[in-house]
Amino acid sequence: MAYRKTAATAARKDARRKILLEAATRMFGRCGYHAATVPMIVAEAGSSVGSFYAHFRNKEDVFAAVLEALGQRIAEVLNDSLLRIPEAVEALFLFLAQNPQEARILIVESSGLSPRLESVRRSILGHHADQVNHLLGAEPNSFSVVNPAIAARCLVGAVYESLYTWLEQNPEQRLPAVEVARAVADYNTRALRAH
Amino acid sequence: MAYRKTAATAARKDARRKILLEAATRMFGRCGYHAATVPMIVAEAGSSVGSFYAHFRNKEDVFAAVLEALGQRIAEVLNDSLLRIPEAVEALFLFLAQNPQEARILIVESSGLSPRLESVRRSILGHHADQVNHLLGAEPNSFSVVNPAIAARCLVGAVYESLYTWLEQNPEQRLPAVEVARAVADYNTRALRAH
Amino acid sequence: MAYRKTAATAARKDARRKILLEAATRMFGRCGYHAATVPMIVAEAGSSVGSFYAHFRNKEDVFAAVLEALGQRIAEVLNDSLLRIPEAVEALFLFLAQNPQEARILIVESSGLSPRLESVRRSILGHHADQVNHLLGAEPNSFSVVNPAIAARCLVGAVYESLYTWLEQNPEQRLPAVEVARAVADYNTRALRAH
Amino acid sequence: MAYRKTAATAARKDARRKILLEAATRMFGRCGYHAATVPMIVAEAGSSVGSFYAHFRNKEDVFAAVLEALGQRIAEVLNDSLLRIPEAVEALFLFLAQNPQEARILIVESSGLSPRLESVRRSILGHHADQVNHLLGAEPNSFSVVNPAIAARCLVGAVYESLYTWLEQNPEQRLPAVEVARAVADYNTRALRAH
DNA sequence: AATGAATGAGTCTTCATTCAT
DNA sequence: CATGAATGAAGACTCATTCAT
Repeated sequence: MAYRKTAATAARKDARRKILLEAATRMFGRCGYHAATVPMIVAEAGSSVGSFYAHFRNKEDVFAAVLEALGQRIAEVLNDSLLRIPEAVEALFLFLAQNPQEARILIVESSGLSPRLESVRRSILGHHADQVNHLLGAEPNSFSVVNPAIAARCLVGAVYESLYTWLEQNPEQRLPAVEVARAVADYNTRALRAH
Repeated sequence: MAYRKTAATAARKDARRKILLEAATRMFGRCGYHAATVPMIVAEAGSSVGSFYAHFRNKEDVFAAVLEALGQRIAEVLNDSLLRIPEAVEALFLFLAQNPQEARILIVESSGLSPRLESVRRSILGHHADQVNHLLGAEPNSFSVVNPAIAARCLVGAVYESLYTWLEQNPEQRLPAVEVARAVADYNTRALRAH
Repeated sequence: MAYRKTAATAARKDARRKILLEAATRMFGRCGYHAATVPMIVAEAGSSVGSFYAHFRNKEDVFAAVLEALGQRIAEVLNDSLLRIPEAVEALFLFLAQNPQEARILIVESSGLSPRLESVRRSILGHHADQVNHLLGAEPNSFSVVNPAIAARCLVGAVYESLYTWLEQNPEQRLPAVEVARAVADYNTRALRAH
Repeated sequence: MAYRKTAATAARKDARRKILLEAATRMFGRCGYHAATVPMIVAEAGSSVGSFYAHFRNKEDVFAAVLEALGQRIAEVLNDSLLRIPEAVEALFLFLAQNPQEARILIVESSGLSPRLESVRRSILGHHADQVNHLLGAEPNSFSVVNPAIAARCLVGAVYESLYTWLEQNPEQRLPAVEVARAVADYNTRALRAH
């Protein structure tokens, strides 16, 4: 019984943590890192400040957790693209286009913060670049670039900047996400393709 | 006589404004928008809080001024590149590589701030994209892209992200700036070139 | 159990608010609205700035609360005077004479502030004038005035100005409060009495 | 010639001082003591901060000067009323009604400031009370009051409070000034008249 | 004597974090 | 474990006053 109770408690604790994390994701995406206050986040989560600090060391800590969870999901998206560059680029663009708050966190809000958060962001983007790099190596006959590491960064940068621009445009006037995704994939594929 | 006096004081006022602006650029580049405090900036400028607020409405206001001055300089860099894409990309990369604080402000610190600052940033980046767009149109035989606006954004994003990555690397171990600049220019030129 | 806890904390919160309100009353009465700073008030209350702003939106807000509480007490004093003008005047004078800090807030400090505070002050004085007006109507045979609203204002003004003068005099040389109160009541009763 | 020049300079200096004083009166009447800043006053006067401080020791100093000038004018108004109480009350009310900014300064803005300004205000009101006192003594057969000093204060307070209330009312809906002035004069005359 | 740029002390206010219940 | 009241460090901004020209 003691075991069960502990297990149940632990499960409930995890559930609470997840609720807080999701609320934090929403608030950071909506208001940005600085404007999203801890009271706001716990209000959104229907929880309390005390609870918040039982689950996270501090505000920086939740943001790092939010960022890491997001990095995970993007890594999966890239992994699911079957080792093909154009598909990977399109998939990345579309995933972020469908999760604009998360996109905003990754592209906009995770810059210019503390060194620790910078480094979390850096490692996420670096991981993506590595994955791209890996994709490049998988089809040596199709792709040829002088410096794959730089090319991978260019690709990531191109996707993020064009996505950010797209997100800022009026939803009713902008091109459909799929169309932009294809154009971006096209741009980068041409840059990478063996002539 | 009264005229002379007025002109002299006005000149001193302008000089002070410039000093403050440069100090602000340094501090924003070094610490970021939020961490750079007004007292820090005026200490760096060897000036006083009161003086600061005589020249700028508030902190947001200096940041906008810093951003605009930077946008101006980059526009000139792009204009000086004689209407050729590879040169423009290289020049942009090198300019930012030589002015890392300014680069940091533009790429990292100018995101996720107030709507007003977002809009200043947006207009600067938009202007650059327009210039790139213009370059594309200047050599219709050499370049062909489906959507020039998207391509321009991809280019800008590629430059910024690769530059930012380069800036973060250890200055003693990273590749020379010119080499990276050329690789980035190459990446984007291939993406844009008519097949 | 959860209920009890909540009730207890709520009670403590209310107690704190009361302490802050009383400290604010003392400081405003002693130093005036502008000279009484928030740090001063919380020091007097043995509390903290953060707590202050958890209970009141801002400095203006406490002042309004102080004013309203005072208006309440004066309304009770007037109500308790059994519908007789001379008694009401005397009671008002004596109440303020015994609460000089409150009197100073109402008569001196509540003027010339923000529109919001002006309006709180206005409504308090207006309410008193209404009560006086009501008293006048209660004994139509004893009192006759051309314009009761103006008469009520004259009465209130007469009480406040004579009280303020009295408060400013050296406590050891001035006449006893009861004596002045009677003279003031007499003045106004004669002004109001049917010829 | 040297004399003439000096005289002319002195005259110009006095003129400048007068302009500043009038500008200060307007600004204090419009915005109140705290909200009226020195830069505002000199802008209204078409002068400069430096000039301001050549004519007045500090902000408190101008306010005292404004108050004293106003006290002078009111003393004249009271003196011109030919030693008759009802006329004096009416004249006082009407003078202030026609000079609402000055009235606001005297009644509202001059309270709750520094000890020095309090004392200027006190001496002005005290002087008025003395004049009223004097009027009372001039017609011993018509007036009888237990304590003339208190009566004088009641009178002044009654005039000021009713005037202030009148000033706050909508100019298009309130009673004509002369009517209210007469009612106030009536109130106080009845309070003072020998039965 | 006039000007207005420069100064910096002094306020309000926010919000991450702690801890008693 | 959860709660939310309490804390106070830290920052933006104002404005009376000075002084070089």
